[in-house]
Amino acid sequence: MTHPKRRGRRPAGEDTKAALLSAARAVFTEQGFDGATVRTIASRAEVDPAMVNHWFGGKQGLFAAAIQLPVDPEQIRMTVHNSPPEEIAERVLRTFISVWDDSSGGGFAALMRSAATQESAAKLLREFIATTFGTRLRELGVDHPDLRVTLFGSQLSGLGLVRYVLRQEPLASADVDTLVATIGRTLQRYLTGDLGLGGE
Amino acid sequence: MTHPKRRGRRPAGEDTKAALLSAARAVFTEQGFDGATVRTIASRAEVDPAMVNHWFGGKQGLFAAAIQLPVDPEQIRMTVHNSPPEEIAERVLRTFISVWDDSSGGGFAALMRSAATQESAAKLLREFIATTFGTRLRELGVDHPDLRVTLFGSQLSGLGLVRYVLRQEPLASADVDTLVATIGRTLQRYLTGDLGLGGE
DNA sequence: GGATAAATTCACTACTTGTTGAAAAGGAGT
DNA sequence: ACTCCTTTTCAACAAGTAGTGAATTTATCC
Repeated sequence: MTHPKRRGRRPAGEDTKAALLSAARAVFTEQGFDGATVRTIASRAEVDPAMVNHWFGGKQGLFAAAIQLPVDPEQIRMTVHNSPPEEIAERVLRTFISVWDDSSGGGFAALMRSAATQESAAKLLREFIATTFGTRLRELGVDHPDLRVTLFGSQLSGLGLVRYVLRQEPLASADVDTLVATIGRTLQRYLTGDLGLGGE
Repeated sequence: MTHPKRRGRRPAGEDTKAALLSAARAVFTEQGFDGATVRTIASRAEVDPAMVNHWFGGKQGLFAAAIQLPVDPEQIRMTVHNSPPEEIAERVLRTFISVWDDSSGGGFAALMRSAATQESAAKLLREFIATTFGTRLRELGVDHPDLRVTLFGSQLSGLGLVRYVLRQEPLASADVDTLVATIGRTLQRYLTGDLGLGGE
C-alpha cells in the first residue's frame, strides 16, 4: 500500500456524478442548504470534495442539480385554467400528491427546509401560486379571491408538511382517494364554496 | 479622537443585555439557530460579540433566553379535554391564534425554522398533539381518530406556516373571526364531522 | 503504442464561525 | 482620593467552511 487513495482516472462505471447527486439529495433533505456541507456530501458519496466543484461548479450548482423540481409549472397552470371550477381542487391535489410521492428523495422536505433559509424559492413559489390561482378565481367571480388562495395554500402546504416533512402517520401513508375525500373537499370549499363569512 | 471605540464600563442606562435579547429574537426568527451568527446579532444590537458570552455564556444560552415559548401545554390539554365536542376546534384555534399573534417576535416562525433543523422540538410537539387530541377523540368514539388528528394538524400547521412564516396576505392579517369561520369549520369537520370516506 | 484528454487526489488559500483572555475604562463604595 | 469590581473592547485562536490549481493516474482515440 503505497498510496492512501489511488489517484487519477477511475475505471469506468463508478459514476461519481450520480453518487454525488444521490448523496446531495439525502443530505440537503436532512440538513437544508446551509446545514449541509460539501465535505459531508462528498464523504457520504465516498468521493473527494473537490469533485463537487469539478462536476457542478460549486455547492450552489450541486444544490440546483439535486433539487430540480419534478414540477412543470406550465402544466399546473393549464390544469387550473382548463378545469371546470368544481374540479380544480381535486385535480390539483392529485397532481400535487403524485408529483411529490414519486419524488423519491423527499423533494418536498428539501424544498421546505431550504425555503426557510433561502427565501428566494419560497418567494417564487408564492407568486406562482398567487397569480395562477388568483387570476382563475377572479375570472370565476367568486368573493374574496385573495383570501381563498391563501386558505388553499395553507391547507396544501400543511399537507406537505405533515406528509413529507414530519411523515406523521396515518396521513403520511394515506392513499390518494382518502386524501381527496378529506382534504380535497376542504380545498374545494376554499376555492369556490361558502366561506361562512357573514357579509354578502 | 484617541480610540476608535470607548472602552470600559458604559454610563448606566444602556442595557446591553436587553439589546442583545431583542436583537437575538429578531435574528433567530429570521434566520433560525444555525443561520444566525453571534456577530450578526451583536452588530444589530450595536454591541461587541464577546458580550454574548459574558451575559449568556454563549450562543446556545442566548437562544434559550430569547426563545421562551409563550405556550402552556397544560392549558391546551385542559381546553381539549373540557370542551364540548363541537366546540373543540374553535376554542383551540382561538387559543392558537391569540398565543402566536401576541408573541411579538414571530415565535412560531422561529419554532418552525429551528424545528426543521433541530428535530427534537418537532418530535415533542408532534407527540403532544397526537396524545392530547388522540385520547379525546377516542373518548368521543369517532371513526379514524388518528387520521383525524393528522388532518387537524396539517391544517393548523399550514395556517401557522402561511400566517407567521410566509406572512402571506390577506391571511397574515385576517382577524380571528374570519379565521374561525373559514378554517375553524375545516378543523371541526376533521375532528368530529363527516370525513367523506365511503366505509361506515 | 503513443499522444491526448478526462478524472481524481491533495495541498493550499481565504474566509467565517464561536469562543477566550487580557487589557482598558469608568462607575461605586468607602 | 483611592481601591474594587463590573462592563466593555480588542486581538487572537482553533475549528470548520467553500473553493482553486497543480500533480497524478488512467481511459480513450488515432
